[in-house]
Amino acid sequence: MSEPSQSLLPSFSISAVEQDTGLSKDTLRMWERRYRFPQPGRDKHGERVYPAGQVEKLRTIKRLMDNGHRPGKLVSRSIEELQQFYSGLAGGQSQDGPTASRLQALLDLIKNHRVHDLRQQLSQCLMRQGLHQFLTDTVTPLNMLVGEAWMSGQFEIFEEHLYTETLQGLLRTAISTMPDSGRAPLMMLTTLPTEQHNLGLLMAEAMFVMEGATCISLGTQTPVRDIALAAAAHKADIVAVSFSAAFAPAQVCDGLEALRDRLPREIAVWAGGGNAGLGRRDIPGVTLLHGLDSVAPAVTQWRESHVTA
Amino acid sequence: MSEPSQSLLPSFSISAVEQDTGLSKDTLRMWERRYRFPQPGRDKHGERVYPAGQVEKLRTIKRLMDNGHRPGKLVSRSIEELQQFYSGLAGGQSQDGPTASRLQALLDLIKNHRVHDLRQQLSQCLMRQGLHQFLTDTVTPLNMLVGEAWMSGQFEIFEEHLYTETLQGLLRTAISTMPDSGRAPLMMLTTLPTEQHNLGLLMAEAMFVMEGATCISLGTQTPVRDIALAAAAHKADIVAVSFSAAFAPAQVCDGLEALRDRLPREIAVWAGGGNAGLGRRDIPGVTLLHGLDSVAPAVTQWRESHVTA
DNA sequence: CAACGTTTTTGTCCTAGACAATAATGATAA
DNA sequence: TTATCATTATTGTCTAGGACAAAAACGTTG
Repeated sequence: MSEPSQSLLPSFSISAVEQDTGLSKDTLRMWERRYRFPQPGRDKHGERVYPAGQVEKLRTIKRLMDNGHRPGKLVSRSIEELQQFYSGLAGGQSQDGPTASRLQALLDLIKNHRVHDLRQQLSQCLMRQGLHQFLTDTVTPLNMLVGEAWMSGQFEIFEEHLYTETLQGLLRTAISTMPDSGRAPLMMLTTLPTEQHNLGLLMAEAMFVMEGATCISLGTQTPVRDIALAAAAHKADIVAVSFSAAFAPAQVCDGLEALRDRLPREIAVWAGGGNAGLGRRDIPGVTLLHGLDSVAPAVTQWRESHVTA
Repeated sequence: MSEPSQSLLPSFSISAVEQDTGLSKDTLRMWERRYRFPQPGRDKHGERVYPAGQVEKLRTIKRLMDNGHRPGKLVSRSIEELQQFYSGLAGGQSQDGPTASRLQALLDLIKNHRVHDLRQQLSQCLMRQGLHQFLTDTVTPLNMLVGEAWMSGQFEIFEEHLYTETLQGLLRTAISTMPDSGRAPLMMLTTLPTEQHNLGLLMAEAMFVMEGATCISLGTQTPVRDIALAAAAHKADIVAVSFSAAFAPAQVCDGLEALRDRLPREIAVWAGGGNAGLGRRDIPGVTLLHGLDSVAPAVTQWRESHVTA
């Protein structure tokens, strides 16, 4: 009762903020110097203490940066402005009609924490639409809506977690249901270190398996050296790497180049995902997949240029 | 041909080493100052360039630290000494007889990259032994053996990844096979931020589900605030948190205390996992689970003290 | 409208000092 | 011998401000 400020408005150390927002300590200190935001207090040892409100704003900014914005334009704005900024962005491609209401229904299930129903409804969607359409017409837009809902403060992080977990379970089940075709190409799927989002990878895997490719997933965060070793050990035809929006855009091209360097030329490198840094620089020998719909043509094309002699 | 040193012995920037080893930049610089190891070269801008060999040694040291060793005793030793150091550790509890040879067979499958056979063999083990025995007599010791094999240089990281992925798939399938009992306790499972190991969580979930508990997993890395929100939203009875060896031991107690503070008293907090920092300090209101075998008694005890009125 | 060069923006790295939290050690008492 | 406590050693993280290169944005010219 006597310390409402402590229990209602907890504060964060710089490392807690780093964990929470994904902004490095260096960046946080630099912004403070440059933009005068954030402006943390200090504890008795002179160490930064970030109030909850500023951390929230930082989270929001990070999310917008992940979508391609630059910090200089963001830091000075209020959190309300930022939230509008975002919904303006994603709202542009929202559709109406039955699709929208179906998605809204799913969104409501998440919001009301009806995990069991959510799983069942998603599963039903999957069955009705088939895996391909499910991924393109339900999962992809739903991902955006969930992200948007989070941005505008309607969703908590744990609700996003719950959604991700449910979907992962569903996709894994779906993938393991499809029999291993044993056909070419043999694909190796993973993400680079620091990229911990598995959902995009799973969606890609599902698409590849549906095209009759054989997939081996290394999970997330495999060092480049180990991707190369794994590809060699399994005689993979293609290495596919996924980059979510959260991955540092500047690192994307570096990583892909390093990977390309380490792999023999006969192994193809494919990259995809929602990261803003993907289209930036053209990397010779790396195929960019823009969205799930480009998976099927890519596999077909690969097969055509690799007819078994 | 002309630059063998570059392609055969790649070098790492400090942030690459941070990613690779899990040691922070601050720590790396501090060690250099204090112990004179590592001793990276410098590029033209005066920035640290770590040769591959030193990075390997750092990885090894980190692994030993995760098992409870202190850096001061490790850095001065050669990499060979360190490897022996480790196998001496885990080798102590290796068993002989049929169990050992069964595990060795599985280990060989991993080493030979027979992913498909590995999955099948593990699945067979699961069926033959039942989930409980599978977890305690196969998975747990196999985890240790895999870790040990990695330490002593017999395994590559990607082989560990492959093993983890396979096992995760298997466990998820097993868990989703068991029907939702809907019985109490309602458990919420997750890990704290920075803890990204999902395997321990899945193993725990499997155990809980077998005890007839209802489990909701938030996946890894949920901020304390969101764990509390999620627990409230779902009216959870118990929040269970897993700490792998890789989690910073010093943070374990802090995290658990913060969590305990945020949750109402009627929600229990359980913690488990292979982390060295778990037993250190006693936290009132937090139940420590030492190993998978303590799961069943804990659930039973919880039920006894929460008989439905 | 495209291509090029310039300016601004931005993140990461550097050094070196300070300090608190943890673990290990040794001393004392039961 | 074992338990408790105080002291010392170890160790990681924080701080400050300077430097700089890579990338994006901008403006100019062809």
